[in-house]
Amino acid sequence: MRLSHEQFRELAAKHGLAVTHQRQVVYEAVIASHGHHSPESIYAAVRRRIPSISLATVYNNLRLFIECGLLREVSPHASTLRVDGNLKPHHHLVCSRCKSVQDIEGEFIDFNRLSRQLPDGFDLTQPLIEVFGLCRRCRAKN
Amino acid sequence: MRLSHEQFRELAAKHGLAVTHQRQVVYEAVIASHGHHSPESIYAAVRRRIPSISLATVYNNLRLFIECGLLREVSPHASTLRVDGNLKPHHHLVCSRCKSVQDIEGEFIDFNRLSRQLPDGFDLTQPLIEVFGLCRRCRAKN
DNA sequence: TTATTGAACGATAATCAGTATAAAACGACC
DNA sequence: GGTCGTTTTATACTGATTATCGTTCAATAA
Repeated sequence: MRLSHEQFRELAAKHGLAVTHQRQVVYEAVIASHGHHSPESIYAAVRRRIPSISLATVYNNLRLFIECGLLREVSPHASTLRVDGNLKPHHHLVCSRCKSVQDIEGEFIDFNRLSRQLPDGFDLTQPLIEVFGLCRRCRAKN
Repeated sequence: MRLSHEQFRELAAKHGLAVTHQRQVVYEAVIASHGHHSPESIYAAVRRRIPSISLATVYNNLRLFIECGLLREVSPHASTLRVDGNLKPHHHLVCSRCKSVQDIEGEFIDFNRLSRQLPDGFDLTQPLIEVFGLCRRCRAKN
């Protein structure tokens, strides 16, 4: 883990984050194993190295890392369920920051190429694509 | 709302759902106005017609409708936050049912076409695409 | 039309993820 | 060593969703 150690120090410096032991261990826990981790699973991993760490610290630092761009949030999700009665084919444009959703139309997916990349057995019969970015309002907030 | 009235009876029959007054009103509330609705906002709308309805009934029926395919869930989201330490450009393949996430590579997006459809000011500098479908395991479960 | 029965509803308690708060610990700087 | 701002910790709290359970209703058959 020497690599991520150094890597984290650099990233932290770049973003003006203090380098604390907890922060470093949380970061390393996330990138040590590839995949998509929940706060609970990260907490479990970090506790093997810092048994006294608090779950709140894990949450605090994950949020911080996401804000700084050290980590990405998978499927940025609003705090509440959203349903859509529009069953016609369409896609969504989601703001990663404020989680607002707009409909978007158009044929911008190359399904031939996509299906070549699909793992065996994945079923795309009613494809729904969500494209994440920053909406105008959040972009203006810098 | 006569149209959605009949439409709902048909859909319900097709999916073996009992037609209750509550169910009908919840369904109509969702499709009456386009957009992406939260359970709370649907609850508020439905209460104007059935003041005694329970929030649990709204939740129950929304879940039922999503399972039957009468409605779509926007950004199908795991119940918990997921973070990703992989900052290299890649996209995600998400199972709408079990919410599992796999990485997927490849140039299957036509960014020229996509950007023509983008509303003014939407910022796509680090585009992340999520493609929803059914993973093999969930598909096998029928 | 009525009787029966399993499904749906309503009220509310429980759960679970995530956040807020405040006190204690840390660490950089003087 | 003392001071001050930041971070961590413990824990209380919030808000969304689900579970429970007694009551009511819709579908079906007589």
